[in-house]
Amino acid sequence: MSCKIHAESYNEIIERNWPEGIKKTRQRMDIFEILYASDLPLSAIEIYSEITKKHPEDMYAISTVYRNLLAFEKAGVISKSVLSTEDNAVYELKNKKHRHYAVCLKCHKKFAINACPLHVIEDDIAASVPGFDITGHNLEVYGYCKDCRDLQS
Amino acid sequence: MSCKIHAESYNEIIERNWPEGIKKTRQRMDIFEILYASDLPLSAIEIYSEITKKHPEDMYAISTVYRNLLAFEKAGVISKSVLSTEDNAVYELKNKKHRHYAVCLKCHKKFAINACPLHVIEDDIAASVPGFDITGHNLEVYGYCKDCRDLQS
DNA sequence: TTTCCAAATGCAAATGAGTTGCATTTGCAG
DNA sequence: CTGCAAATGCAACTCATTTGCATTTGGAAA
Repeated sequence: MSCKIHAESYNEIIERNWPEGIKKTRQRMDIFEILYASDLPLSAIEIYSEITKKHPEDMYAISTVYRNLLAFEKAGVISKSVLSTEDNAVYELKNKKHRHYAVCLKCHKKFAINACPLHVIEDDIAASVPGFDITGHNLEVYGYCKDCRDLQS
Repeated sequence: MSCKIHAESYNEIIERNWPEGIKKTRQRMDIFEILYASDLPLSAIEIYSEITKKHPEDMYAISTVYRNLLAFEKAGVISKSVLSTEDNAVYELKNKKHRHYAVCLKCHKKFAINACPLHVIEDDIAASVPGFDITGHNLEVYGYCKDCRDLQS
């Protein structure tokens, strides 16, 4: 019935990707699954509403989501970023391919882009900020997507 | 007494740089002056406390600062960005040289860097997000500055 | 200069993301 | 199976930012 290629369950995915030293709880596994399944970075509140949608019967606290996102971040498996078009932080698994996004100022849709300017940055920082140890970066490109641009007067 | 080169007053600076279509009020001129004089992007609250320090006798509302920062942003003369290490937005004049910063995750100090990866981004967006009209970008590099790195165990 | 009104301001209350203290529950090592 | 440190739910809190409304003010028009 089921295709073997897609037969890997969430349990198996979690088993193979779970970060060291993080206790497995139902809540954490749910957050991990949702981030794993998402193409785009999600906010704590988006994650929370996904969870409550999936498990309407169970109790969940939004504070648990925040605490666990912080725990995952400290464990080094997710990254947090804040877009200036939004008033909240978004999170994504580092495990997945590193991406940047172009954000539409009008409809706030995000479009993945392929370029990563890390090498440009690295060289310059080595020269202009001696001794700085780069651990990460965020890039946010903003403007107007095709649809919204066409709608403008 | 005063050196001619530095004799240009804030009034003259404002006169020459004031954005079109923005009514000149004491509050707006104060915000503009402070952003003009600052090397680093400032938060609304930093701007507010600068103003009240400069003019302890006058009344100011923090909401006015927010409203005017928004007005300047809409007028296209300032840019807003949010660093994921901070819980507030920061603002800077666009007029001044466009810069990016390396932010220390420990002491939160900002170091200006010279590189700007705009060309890398532009080419890629043209290819991967057809029709997207880029109007701006933010880049945030994070890690540990020399001092904080040396202090680590 | 004086008049006038839309726009700007001060203020106080509201909003909303994120945090925290505490009593209860639970993963998991022994 | 047991015990306890760690994780959770909950409710109250913090703090940046926004908003409604009455009052003030910049600057265009007279």
